[in-house]
Amino acid sequence: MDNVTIKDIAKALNLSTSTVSRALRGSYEINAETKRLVMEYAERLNYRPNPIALSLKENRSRAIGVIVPQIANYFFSQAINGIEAIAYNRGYHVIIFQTHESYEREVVNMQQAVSRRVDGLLISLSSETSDVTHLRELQDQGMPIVLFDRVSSELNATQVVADNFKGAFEATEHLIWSGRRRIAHLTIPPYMSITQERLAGYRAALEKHGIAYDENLVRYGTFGPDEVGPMVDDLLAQNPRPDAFFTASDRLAAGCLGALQKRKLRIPEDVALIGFTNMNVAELLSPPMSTVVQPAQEIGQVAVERLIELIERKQKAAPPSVIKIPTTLIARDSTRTVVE
Amino acid sequence: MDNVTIKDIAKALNLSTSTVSRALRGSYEINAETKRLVMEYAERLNYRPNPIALSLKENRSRAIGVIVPQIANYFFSQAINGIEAIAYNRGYHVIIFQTHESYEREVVNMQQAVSRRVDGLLISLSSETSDVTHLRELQDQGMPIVLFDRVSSELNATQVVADNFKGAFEATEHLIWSGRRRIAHLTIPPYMSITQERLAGYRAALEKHGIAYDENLVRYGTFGPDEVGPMVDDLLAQNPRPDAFFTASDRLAAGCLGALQKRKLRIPEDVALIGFTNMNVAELLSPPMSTVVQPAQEIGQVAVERLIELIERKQKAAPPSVIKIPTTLIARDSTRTVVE
DNA sequence: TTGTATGCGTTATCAC
DNA sequence: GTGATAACGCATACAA
Repeated sequence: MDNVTIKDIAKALNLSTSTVSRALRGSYEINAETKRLVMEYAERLNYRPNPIALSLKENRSRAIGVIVPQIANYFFSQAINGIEAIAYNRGYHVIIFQTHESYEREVVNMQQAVSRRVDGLLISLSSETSDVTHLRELQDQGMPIVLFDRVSSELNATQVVADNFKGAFEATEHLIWSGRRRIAHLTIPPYMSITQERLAGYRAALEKHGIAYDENLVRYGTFGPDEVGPMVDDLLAQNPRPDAFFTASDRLAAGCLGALQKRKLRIPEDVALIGFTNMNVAELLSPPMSTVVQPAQEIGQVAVERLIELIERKQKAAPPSVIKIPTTLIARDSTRTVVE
Repeated sequence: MDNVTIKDIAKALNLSTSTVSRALRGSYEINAETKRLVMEYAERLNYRPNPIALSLKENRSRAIGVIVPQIANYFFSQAINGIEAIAYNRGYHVIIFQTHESYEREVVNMQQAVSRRVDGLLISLSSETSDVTHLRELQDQGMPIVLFDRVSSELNATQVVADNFKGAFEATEHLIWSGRRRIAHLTIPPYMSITQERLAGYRAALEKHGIAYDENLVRYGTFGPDEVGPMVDDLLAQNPRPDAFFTASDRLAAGCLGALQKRKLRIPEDVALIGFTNMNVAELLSPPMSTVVQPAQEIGQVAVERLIELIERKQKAAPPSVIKIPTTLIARDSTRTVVE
């Protein structure tokens, strides 16, 4: 890799590096002929400014750190997709870190990102994280931070999330409209922000339609393997049996679907099923499961846009706004009559 | 972000920057007491060497470029997962580029990566790419390149792939052993390396068991939407009807599964189904579909290991080896008796 | 054992 | 208009 530098061009054209630099940047105070000469030669040699030298000079890396629980996950890979698209257009590159749902690794990743001199940080908290002191301290030192999806109100930062409340409300109401009354809710760990919002939406829909909230119908998963089957069994053992399931994640939806099929329950005739998933998973899981689709890509896009804004404005104290991106309900089960 | 530099430490301790630098690097020719002093102070101030300055000095970025068709895809997100884990341990960070299956974007991404001064490149070709001149030229200029999954024998580079031939052979033989004779093969565009290898494995298994190859049973997809249903219909219209489907990708497997279910065909009683997928998708898609699981993560790991080896050895001319990672067959349909 | 000077590639400042 | 110089943070050849 023999990289052309300004110095090479200067030598070849018998100019000084400053002249070449100015010519390349299109400075006004340069002779048109010289400028042309430099430009042409640079073009011919396929000159590209060295971003590392630039970073050193400008004291910024043009890199954005993205910390997520894991990449190999539809939601996050789509979010990263959105982040990547915007970031590249704005001249930033993206460095990805995975916490694997570990608080410790989240802290280490954060330090790594700082060591790498990222210009800003985009974070989706690990499920283990309840204390966000590490982030607050970093923020206090002037690092622009935007949270997305897995957020925390403990932090005075911009937060970009799906409209979990509304999505859960609509999902639950969809089930109610199709005649369901005993709606089970399979969800993720209770202390997470998104869990609470979805649970609130679920309860609000029940309440609106005069259905009593029954905590026995709610189960919390732990991201562990083989946990969904027993949860479903447990719920089905109740009398009366649940007539619908509302699941809060891809894995819970798939697990629940599998468990119900294994028990020879017809969907949606015996039990209705609706899941909080995202577009790709919705494609894979066949009807007749309905889905509330998360705007993963858009969440990523909006989050990175906000972050870049912060970085470039050097606003240290951002107004701690919460941006909610709407979800989309895709109904695939209209077996029973809709009861308004 | 007020970053501590060597200069700060030197000033505070009344030393020269070189002494501090040497002390931090643990040079032998330094007074033990001075060393201790510097170390302690650096620790206290949480000093971290600026990787950008280091990169400029050493003329290397410690960054690896990864070019993939898309991130939001189980195979690639898992591969990236594997890449990321190894790369970070070795002190490299990973910059991801997406081609979205476009040859043009692949070329642009490659140039971007070069502009970013990556130390090496990991590439999985876009489905549009047949000409690899752009990569050959880059390689000739000394850039270490390793191909993975979507490779090309036109390039004199290390290639890391799943053992597509063997996987396809085993999948087909699995179907034959369960009594199937008319095995349809739904696959991806014909000019891709992985397509050809899988097709060859399919044909070899048929041949071994004395079943004539029938090109009417093979269909090529294009990554487009809604294309699988018609393909399946077309195949089912044949007389005699196929009694098994072997699909070459996640999307084809899911599409095929959906299409068969829609047509009320029982799986595996009426039609058997086996897919070339990966672990995550296998989890989502319920039985009774069998799968040949791709070692996505391992492919990524091996590929990045080879690349780092190339980078650090500065071997320009690598022996163009092809590394095949074995697939795993997960049988979920043993309805019919196994016929050895 | 420690300090001085230089260079990596670039741009800003000041001179001419 | 153009050139010389310094600076970004670090490591190292050379001096002392």
